[in-house]
Amino acid sequence: MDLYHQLKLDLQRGHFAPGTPLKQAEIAKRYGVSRIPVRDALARLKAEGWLCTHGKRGLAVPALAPQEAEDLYLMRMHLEPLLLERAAPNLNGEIIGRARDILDAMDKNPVLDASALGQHNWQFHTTLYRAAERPALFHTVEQLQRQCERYIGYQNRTLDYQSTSQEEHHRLLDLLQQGDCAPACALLEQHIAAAGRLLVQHLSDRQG
Amino acid sequence: MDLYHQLKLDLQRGHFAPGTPLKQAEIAKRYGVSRIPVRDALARLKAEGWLCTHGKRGLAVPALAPQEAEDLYLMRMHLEPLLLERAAPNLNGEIIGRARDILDAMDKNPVLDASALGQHNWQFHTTLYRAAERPALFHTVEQLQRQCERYIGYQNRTLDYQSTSQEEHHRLLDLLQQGDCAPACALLEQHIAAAGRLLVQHLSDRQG
DNA sequence: CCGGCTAAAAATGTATACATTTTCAGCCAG
DNA sequence: CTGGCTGAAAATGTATACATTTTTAGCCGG
Repeated sequence: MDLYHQLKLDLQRGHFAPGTPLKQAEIAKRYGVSRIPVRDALARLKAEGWLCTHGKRGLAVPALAPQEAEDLYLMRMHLEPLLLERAAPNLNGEIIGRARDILDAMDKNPVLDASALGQHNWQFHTTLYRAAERPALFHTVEQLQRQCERYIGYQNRTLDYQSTSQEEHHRLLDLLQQGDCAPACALLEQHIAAAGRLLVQHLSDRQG
Repeated sequence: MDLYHQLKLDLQRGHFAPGTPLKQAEIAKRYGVSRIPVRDALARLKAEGWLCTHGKRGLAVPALAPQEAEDLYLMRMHLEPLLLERAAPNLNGEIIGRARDILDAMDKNPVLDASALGQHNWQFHTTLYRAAERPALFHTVEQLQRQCERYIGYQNRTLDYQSTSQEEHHRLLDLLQQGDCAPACALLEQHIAAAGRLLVQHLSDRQG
């Protein structure tokens, strides 16, 4: 695993205090590499929203802003249905099958940790989205998801939300299999909206 | 002006043939710097869609894909009204005034080249959007705009479209000044849709 | 005691040098 | 002649060394 992923993991775990500037030399020493790869990794993480420039004081971890999470989900809510709408005509049995396999894996493994669950969840969505063959749309949506990861973090979603979410996944797949594109897109929009509401609520609870 | 901007200019002007891999050493020599800043600039340009990885053959200029432009405008069409909707309540006289100044500058200088016109145009929009104080939304919208720049390039928009566009800008500002948020957002959506249609048509004409 | 200036220290940006990976021309076996 | 191997060449990744910028601690004048 390369430096970028290691740093991202440490950021997810809150290893760096928000607001305090990150020093290249310090990180380089900690991971036993020179500053060049550190610069590369930091630049990428900045582009993905994990870091921000604090004036000219270098890069720092931005504090969690519930409103940012709200906006990220707002955007996903509007964009992902567009992607699904374009994917729907291309969804053949094989793709639907792969998506269903992912759902089954989630259903059957009750002990998946939050991180693995999140990965599977996103893989389910991308399996469908990829079929749209719309690189630009896909890329933007993926980037929004990456930014959301910062907020999802390692928090444990409530179990009952997880089961609600899974139900929606299955319903979505059923609708798509039947070719009911519009209802599927509407469901997806609600699905994302619900996830966003829950996340923002969690964040507010934790902060308030 | 730093390397990033120089490279972007050269990319806009089609200085590098699409598909052929860009070599760090070559660029470094051409601009008289070492490879390190070249790497930084290339990484950033890649993140913004100006370059893409061609397998393991390094970075290359992606060919223009009219569908990508279509998708970019589709997304902007859905996102920018959200931003304007949130900006509307915060639009005071000063901001409206600044926006109107930009429009006036565009109206009064008939000899602005396409590049300057595009810059002013975008500045007008961001003047309004910034008032929303929604960094995440703003950032994504800005990024989409940056990706669009690749397609707008240096093409001369027809003069009659330019005047139509300006009319819409003025109408938009009037609506906002009167506090008619919803009609303003609807107009913005149409404004972007029209720009997108025209651009895609131009691209198709050039290619077909 | 406070605010601004100065110089040292620290951090980042850049160049050069080296290591590793990838590409490709040329050759050999089939 | 074709297809795959091999080694040289080239390109990228990384480390070290140097340059430039930024920060900050300390001092001086008010």
